[in-house]
Amino acid sequence: MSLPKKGRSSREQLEANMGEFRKAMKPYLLQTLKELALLGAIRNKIELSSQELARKLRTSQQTASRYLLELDQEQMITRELGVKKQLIQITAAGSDVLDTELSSYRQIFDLSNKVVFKGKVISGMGEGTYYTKQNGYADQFKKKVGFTPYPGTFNIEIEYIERNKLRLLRNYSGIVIDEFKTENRTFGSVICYKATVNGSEGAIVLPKRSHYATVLEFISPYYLREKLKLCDGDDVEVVVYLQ
Amino acid sequence: MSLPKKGRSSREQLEANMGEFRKAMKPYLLQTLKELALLGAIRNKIELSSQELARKLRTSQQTASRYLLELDQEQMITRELGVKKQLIQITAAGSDVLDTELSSYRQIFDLSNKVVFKGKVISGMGEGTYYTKQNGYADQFKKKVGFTPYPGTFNIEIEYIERNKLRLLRNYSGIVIDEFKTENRTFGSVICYKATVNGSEGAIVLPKRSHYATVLEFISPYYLREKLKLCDGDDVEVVVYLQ
DNA sequence: ATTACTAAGCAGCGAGTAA
DNA sequence: TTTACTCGCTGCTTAGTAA
Repeated sequence: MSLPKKGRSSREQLEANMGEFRKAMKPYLLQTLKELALLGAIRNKIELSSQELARKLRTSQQTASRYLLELDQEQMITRELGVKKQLIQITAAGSDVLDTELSSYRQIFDLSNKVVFKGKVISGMGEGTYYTKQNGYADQFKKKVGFTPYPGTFNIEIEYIERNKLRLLRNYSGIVIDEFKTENRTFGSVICYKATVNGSEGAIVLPKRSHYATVLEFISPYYLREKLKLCDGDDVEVVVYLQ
Repeated sequence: MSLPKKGRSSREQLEANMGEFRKAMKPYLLQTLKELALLGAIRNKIELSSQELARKLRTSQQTASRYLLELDQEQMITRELGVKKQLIQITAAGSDVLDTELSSYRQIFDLSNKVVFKGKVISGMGEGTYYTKQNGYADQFKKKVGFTPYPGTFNIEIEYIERNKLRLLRNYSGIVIDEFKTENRTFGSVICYKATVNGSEGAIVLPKRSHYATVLEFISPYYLREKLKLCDGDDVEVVVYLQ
C-alpha cells in the first residue's frame, strides 16, 4: 500500500508532529519566529536590529531584544552580533517548528489530506478478533485496502475533545467494506481510512452508522503491540489519510 | 495581463492581508483560535469545555475560560452555553484571521508565489518618466509584460527591514527587459516582476545588478497617484508575484 | 458537572541606562 | 548608534469559590 508522503518519510513526519511534545513554545516567541521567517531568515542571514524588530512586532526595543535572546537560548535562531545590527538566521529546529505550524494551518483548511489524533492504547473486548477473522471481511480488506489484517483490532482511546475531529472524517467517503452474511449472522458495512499509528501503516475502521465513539479501531498487517512495543496506556499518534 | 488569483479577488486578498492593520490579535488568542480550528470549529459547532481546552493549551481552566470570553468579545467565535460544555464555532472574521496566517506560512516556505511589502509613497527624481518614455523600453514592456507603461514610475519606499525580502526576489528569474541603445546613451537591462499596489496591477522593476535599495519602482498602465488617490507618505501594500 | 468571578501572586513589559 | 541589564509597574495567570 502507498500513502501520501510529500517528500518526508513518515518517521520524519511523525517527529515533526511530535514537536509539541518537546516543549510548547511561548506564543509570542512563535510570532517572532514567524516574522523573522517572513523576512527571509530561513534561507539567509538577515540584518536586523532589535529596534526594527520591535517596530514590526509593535513592541519595545527591550522586549524585542529579549525575544531574540530567548529564541537564541532555545536554539531556534543563531545570531552574529556586530557593533551595528545583528545577523540572524533560523536554525533547523526553528524551521521545524514553522513547518509544523504550516501543517496545522493546512489541516485546518483541509489542504493536508490528513487528520491527526492523539490517544492512548486500550484493550478491546476481543470482538475485533472475531470480526477480522471472518473471510467476508478479510478478503474485501485484502482487495480494497491492500493488506490482510492481523486478527484483532488495535484500539486507541482518543481524548474526548478529539471526538470533534471524527465529524470531519465523515466528510470523506473512505473505503467502504460491504456488509456480508455468514450462516450465523449479518455483519454490517464499515468504512475504512488509510492511517498510521506511530508511523506504522494500516487503516482505521468506523461503523457505517454510529455516534461518535472515543475509540479508534486500527487494523494492521502486523501485531502492533509487539511491533511497536506498546502497552495499555501508552501515548500514540494516529494519522488518518483522507480521500 | 493575468495574475494568480487563487479563487479570491485581489480586493478580497488585499483586505485579508490588511488584517494586521485592524488590530493585532494577541498571540495567545491566535493560538487558541488555531486549536479550535484544528478540532473542526471552522465547519461545525464543536462541543468543548473550558477544562478540555485548558488541557490542550496546557493552561488552567480559568485561563481557557477567559480566552474563550475574549475570543467571543472580539467576535472570533460564537458560543452556545449549555449546562454542561459549550458549543463553539469560529466566525467568518476568525476564519479570515486563520486564512491570513496560512498565507504567511505559505509565503515562508515559498508556496505562495508572492512576496508582500508594506511601504510609503514617495516622489522619484523624475528619471522614471525619462526612462519609460523611451521606445526601447516601452515596446519591450508591451510585448513581455503585457501593457504600455504610463510614463514615469510610481515609487514606494519600503521599510529598511523589508530590504531583506528583496534577496528572496532575486531567487526568481522575473521578466528580463534587455538593454538597448539610443543615439545618446545605453540603457541597462532590468528585471520586472508582475505586482500589484493596493490591488492595482502592474510590475516592479529592479536594475539587473545593484545592491538592495529601499525603493521599489512600480510601473502601471495608469497614473496611479490619481487612480488610487495617493499622495506622498501614504501607506501602500505591494504584492509581488514570483515566477 | 459546568462557567466565570474576585483576589493574590507572579511573569512579562518597558523606562532608564551602561557598555 | 547598537545590545541588553536592572527594576518598578502592569497585566496575565491561577487558586478559591459562587452560581
